[in-house]
Amino acid sequence: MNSQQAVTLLFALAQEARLDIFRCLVQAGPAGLSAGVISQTLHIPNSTLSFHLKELSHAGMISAKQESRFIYYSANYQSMNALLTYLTDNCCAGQAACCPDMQCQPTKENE
Amino acid sequence: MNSQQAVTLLFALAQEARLDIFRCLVQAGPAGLSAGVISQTLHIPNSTLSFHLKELSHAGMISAKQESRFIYYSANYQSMNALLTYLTDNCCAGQAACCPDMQCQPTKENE
DNA sequence: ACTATATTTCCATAAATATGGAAATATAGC
DNA sequence: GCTATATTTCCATATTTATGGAAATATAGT
Repeated sequence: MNSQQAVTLLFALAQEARLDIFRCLVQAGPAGLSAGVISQTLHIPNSTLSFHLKELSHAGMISAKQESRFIYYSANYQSMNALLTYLTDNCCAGQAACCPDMQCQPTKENE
Repeated sequence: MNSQQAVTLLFALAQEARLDIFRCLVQAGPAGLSAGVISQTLHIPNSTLSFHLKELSHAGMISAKQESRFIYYSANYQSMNALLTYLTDNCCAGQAACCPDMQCQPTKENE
């Protein structure tokens, strides 16, 4: 994970519709949701939704899985964790005192 | 912290120059850096830097403190932690199993 | 092949962001 | 007040991003 990759992920989430979509998928769990369901849930027109899904997908924040006529989108937890790890790793230049309110302790390596 | 606030913070970081600036400040610590030093370090013209500093500042990711002729900018760790907390709080809808690689355990409330 | 449904692409347009030189505005020392 | 330095604002321009209707494409059941 470098600065550019982080920007890509941050940018993907830095838009109301996309953050809503992503959180929707996060809550839906690994099974994901079809584009149609997302469209109905968030009241986003198909073309607009498709645009944002592509953005999220291209950034690697979500994954798509075709199943019959439906395409199920699901959150890419790994990317999210990598982003958190990246931001956290560089937090306070390693001085824990700067981050009194949060202690992130990865249980596994996630490079 | 709501969706809009999160978008504001994410957007502030979702730009190469701004992410670089922010990380620069994070590593510099609470004392911060003057605009001139940042400009020289990252090779960003004054006007461009000023634009990005304003963006970061307006979003609440950094703080400014005038000291004689210099203005020292420093990272706002609280905002960063709040953002991480927000993203983490809603991760996997509370099911830890979705986030095997990261366990964020805030030691204090940070609402 | 035909039909129905799901999703994406096309396209034009609108809106927001980014850039950096030049001028303006602080601030402080003399 | 003058000068030097630090930083910001102004401004025009370039670039990117967002929007959604209509048409195109894909998939599956009959």
